[in-house]
Amino acid sequence: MAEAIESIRRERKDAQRNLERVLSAAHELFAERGNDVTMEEVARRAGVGVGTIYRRFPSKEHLFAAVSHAACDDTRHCLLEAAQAEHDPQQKLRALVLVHFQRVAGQAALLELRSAGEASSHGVAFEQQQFYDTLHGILRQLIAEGQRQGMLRPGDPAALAALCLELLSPRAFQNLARITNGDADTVAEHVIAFVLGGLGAR
Amino acid sequence: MAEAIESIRRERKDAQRNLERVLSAAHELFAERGNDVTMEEVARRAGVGVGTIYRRFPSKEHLFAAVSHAACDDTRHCLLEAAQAEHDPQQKLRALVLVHFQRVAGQAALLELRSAGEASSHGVAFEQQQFYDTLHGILRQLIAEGQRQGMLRPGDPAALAALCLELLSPRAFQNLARITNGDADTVAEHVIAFVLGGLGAR
Amino acid sequence: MAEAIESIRRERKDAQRNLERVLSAAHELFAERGNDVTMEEVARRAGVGVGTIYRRFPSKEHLFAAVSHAACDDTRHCLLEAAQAEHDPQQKLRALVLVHFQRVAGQAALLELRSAGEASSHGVAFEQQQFYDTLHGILRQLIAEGQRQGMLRPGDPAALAALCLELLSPRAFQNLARITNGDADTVAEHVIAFVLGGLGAR
Amino acid sequence: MAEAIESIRRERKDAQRNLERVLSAAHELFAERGNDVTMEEVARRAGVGVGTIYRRFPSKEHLFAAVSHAACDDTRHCLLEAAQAEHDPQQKLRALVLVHFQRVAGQAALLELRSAGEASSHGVAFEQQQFYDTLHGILRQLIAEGQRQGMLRPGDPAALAALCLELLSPRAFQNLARITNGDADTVAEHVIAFVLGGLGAR
DNA sequence: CATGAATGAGCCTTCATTCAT
DNA sequence: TATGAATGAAGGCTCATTCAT
Repeated sequence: MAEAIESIRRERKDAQRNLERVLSAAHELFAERGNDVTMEEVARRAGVGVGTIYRRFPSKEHLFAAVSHAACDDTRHCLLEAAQAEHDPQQKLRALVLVHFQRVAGQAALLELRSAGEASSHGVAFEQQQFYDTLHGILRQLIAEGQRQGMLRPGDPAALAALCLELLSPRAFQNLARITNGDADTVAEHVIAFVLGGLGAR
Repeated sequence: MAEAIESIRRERKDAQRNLERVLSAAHELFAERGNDVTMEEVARRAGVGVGTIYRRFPSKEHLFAAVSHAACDDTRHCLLEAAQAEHDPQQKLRALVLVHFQRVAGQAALLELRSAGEASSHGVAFEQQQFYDTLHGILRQLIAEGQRQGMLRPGDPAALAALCLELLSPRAFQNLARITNGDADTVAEHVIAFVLGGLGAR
Repeated sequence: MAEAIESIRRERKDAQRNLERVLSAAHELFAERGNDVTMEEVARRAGVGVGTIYRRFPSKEHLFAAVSHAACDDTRHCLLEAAQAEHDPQQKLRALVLVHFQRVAGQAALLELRSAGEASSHGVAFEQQQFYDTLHGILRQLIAEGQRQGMLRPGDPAALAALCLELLSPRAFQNLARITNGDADTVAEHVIAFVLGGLGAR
Repeated sequence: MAEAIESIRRERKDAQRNLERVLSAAHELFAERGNDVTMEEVARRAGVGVGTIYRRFPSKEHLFAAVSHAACDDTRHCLLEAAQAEHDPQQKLRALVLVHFQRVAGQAALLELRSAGEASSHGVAFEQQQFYDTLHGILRQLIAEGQRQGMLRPGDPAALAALCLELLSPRAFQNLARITNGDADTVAEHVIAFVLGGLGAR
């Protein structure tokens, strides 16, 4: 009896460990090469068989969604935290951008900022839309707040937030990183300066 | 003799028409759904057999490249023209953005602004890189000029141009169009205002 | 009226010339690269359209057969002539081999010695079988004659002829040419010596 | 544990059996109809899906090569063995030819003797070249040895070996078998006699 | 009659997904 | 429950053949 319980526990642990391995392997691969990764590859990197993946995720789509979810969710928390640590809207924005790019640098393909209308197989899109929406919401509020305080020029906060978000996309990051030959922080400073200007700060 | 020439012409006309159909079908489909379009589909939409496409384009890659080329090249000319019609750097910029978005509105997926480092099958990438490079070049010069005239804040013109380009991408356009519920010109105005702010105009 | 006749004549001449061009183009290409030649290529080399080929030959198969026919037939005559010019069986054999290899050198893929049982699409096979049969017949008689004269060892002439024919195949020629680094005549001498030995000459 | 091993073994056994089926299906089909066999066909004959073949062999080419390899390699060993069992060069040659034809009788299309210069997709060519080279090497040595012992007439051993090899080709075998209506041994005797004559034995 | 553009069946290959062990 | 072998539907591309001009 104790044996049975023991064995169940071990199985659960194994299963848990496998799930983690799969997610982490998928994370690495998807982050690097986006969707053109085969399930075999993920399985191999995770050290499991493809079947094991399919036991947990009904389809590749779902796996990608899960990985994306983890990445977005995690990042979301960091961003909120970073923003909350500041009081001044401008400082919040700075903090946001800095943290965002630090994270984007390592997982570009996963932190895609996909807004509602973009075509995509659903599972992934949903995740990334939520991420977009979260960031958009935060920025909108910051901007509105800044406008109330007279620190930013007037204008539709939603539109302004959307403009800012374009500059926070992984692609923008990568292009700037290449062109300025700089790291995440350098890029962030360029973007912050530009965004503050665009928002008519002060 | 006249007949012979006539018959050649007629053949050519038909062939020409088919070529156009293929290009236009490919244009529509690639514009809508990017690369995940079957050659069969393109053929079907064009009302021809796949062989007909392969007669003109050695591979799917080449077809995409050709379609992309047409779109980019055409747009490039319009932009240069529009910019040359103005003297003031700011006015040039305005003109550029306005024309750009008018065109992007109809062929988003083809006017992709792909910068040098982005992964892609080669044929297409090349076209779109050239497009990126052209725009980047123009903007860099405009910015440098504006800085010399003291109309823009200082800062690496290449980086600033890259920042602007992000806001000129089809995706940025689409997002803004959706959020502001506006047409190309409305979007353009939003972007122009933001960009001028970002560049520290005046 | 005279005009009509004139024009018919011209057409016939043109047609005749086209036929020749097609055959000669096909000859060159098939001789070099065997069956993996496209009809387009043949047409291009002949300076006509593919349709023109299909007017004369119902299929690629038939074209190949015709070309093969011409080559085999022509060679057949040369060989018979060469053999008839000699009286001594051994001299006949020498002459045969020499002439054969001179011709094989230039049109290996067409002078294939295909004996009755070998699989192949029919048109071609038939031609090449006839060629095989002709040579086999000649050799058999020569060998029988030589045996009657006591110049050759006894043994089934048909089998001996078949053995000789293996050494007259284009492939044998090519292999020997490569290995001995020699021309058609050098190869012929090697083969003649070996064959005479194999037949127990003298 | 024992169960796990057992299950692995069972899987392996099945896979093993499928592999064998594939190889044997491929063997049969390639042997019959050379390269113009569809992968579908091979799969169908093997009772598997095409994917199963591609799991083991990266391409049709590789499959053919593998089949060819098996046949050639196996035969190579037999020939070397057979030759080593004899001391006298002539006897070695006899043994060689006898064994060779016994094997060729059953897998003609696979024991192709393809020498270095012949055009072919690479994978296969390589196998068959090695086979050719092995036989050529053995024969050259035998011939040189025979010449040293004064049992064979002088002459370039490489060229003489090449001549012999032509008579050992599957095609030669098939032609002779048909014409003499004989089995492998009968054919072998004909060839041996001829070859010894050609080499000026004694 | 000639032309060569058009056709489309058929081939090789990939990979998400299923399933026997 | 884990494994990874097996499946087979597509997809890109070629080329013999047809047919409108």
